[in-house]
Amino acid sequence: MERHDATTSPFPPPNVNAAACPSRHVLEHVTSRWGVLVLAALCGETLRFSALRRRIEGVSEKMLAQTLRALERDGFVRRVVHPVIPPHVEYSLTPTGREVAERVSALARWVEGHLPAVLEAQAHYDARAPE
Amino acid sequence: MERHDATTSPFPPPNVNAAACPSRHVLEHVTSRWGVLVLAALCGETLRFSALRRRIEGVSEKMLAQTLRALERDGFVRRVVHPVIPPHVEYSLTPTGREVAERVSALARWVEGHLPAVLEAQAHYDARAPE
DNA sequence: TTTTATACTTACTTCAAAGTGGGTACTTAC
DNA sequence: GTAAGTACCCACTTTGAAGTAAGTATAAAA
Repeated sequence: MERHDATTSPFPPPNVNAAACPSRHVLEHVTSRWGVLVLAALCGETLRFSALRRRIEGVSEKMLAQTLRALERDGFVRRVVHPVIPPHVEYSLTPTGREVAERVSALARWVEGHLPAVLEAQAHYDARAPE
Repeated sequence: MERHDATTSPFPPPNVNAAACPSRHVLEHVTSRWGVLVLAALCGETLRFSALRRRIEGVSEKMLAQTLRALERDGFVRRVVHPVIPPHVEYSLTPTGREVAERVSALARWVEGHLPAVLEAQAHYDARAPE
């Protein structure tokens, strides 16, 4: 009745609070500066590289490519290349990717929806703790 | 019947895809390397500074203090100082903080729970795209 | 014919995030 | 009397994340 059977799994259960646990790295990919925005953008929509670039204001080509590669490696993003000229590459979410993306974009939408309250809290904090 | 009334609100609605939108910064606090772990740790539990430090393996005192200050400023974390010696400071979530933290820790738990699948995807990716 | 668009990669640079080590002020335990 | 725990702050250094600019090959549009 163990929650984690040491006979079948000799490793400790994944724990993001453990510095060496690979789950922490995966979480970092997902919550990275551009990773969050890429996942949220692909949530429910297939997009091409340049469409993603236009949608996410401020990403450089380098960072977008790098972010997409990490998410593809983690199995969250599917990359489909149409061998035509000019190049045509489509990015979409895998089933697991959709699960993460839904949570990530729920977070993003929550933040957008509650911005006024946060801004007010910031102003209040700054008012009583100057400089 | 506008979704966003230009008469009463002269500003565009918050959008994390806009580089200059403050919501992007707030999202970055929340999804920052240590911000995620602090919010997840405080989800459902009040903790002291040093308890947090012990729980989140690898945080330096500097980064923990800095992360907590940012989250407090955003109105997500409540800081209660008991003026005794040695110092006793408790950190907990505000009502809004709890809402964010629930989403953040849901994400963290999802990643922990699906680590094996991600690791497998990584191995598969690395196998067909060497070096 | 020059420009634009596509989807990148590579090399180089910059800058902010993060780590390191010190100090503080006081108390309790050893 | 020495060490450890508490909750930090400050200055300095390091590292890695990110920005910049260029190159690639091709075709269609202007």
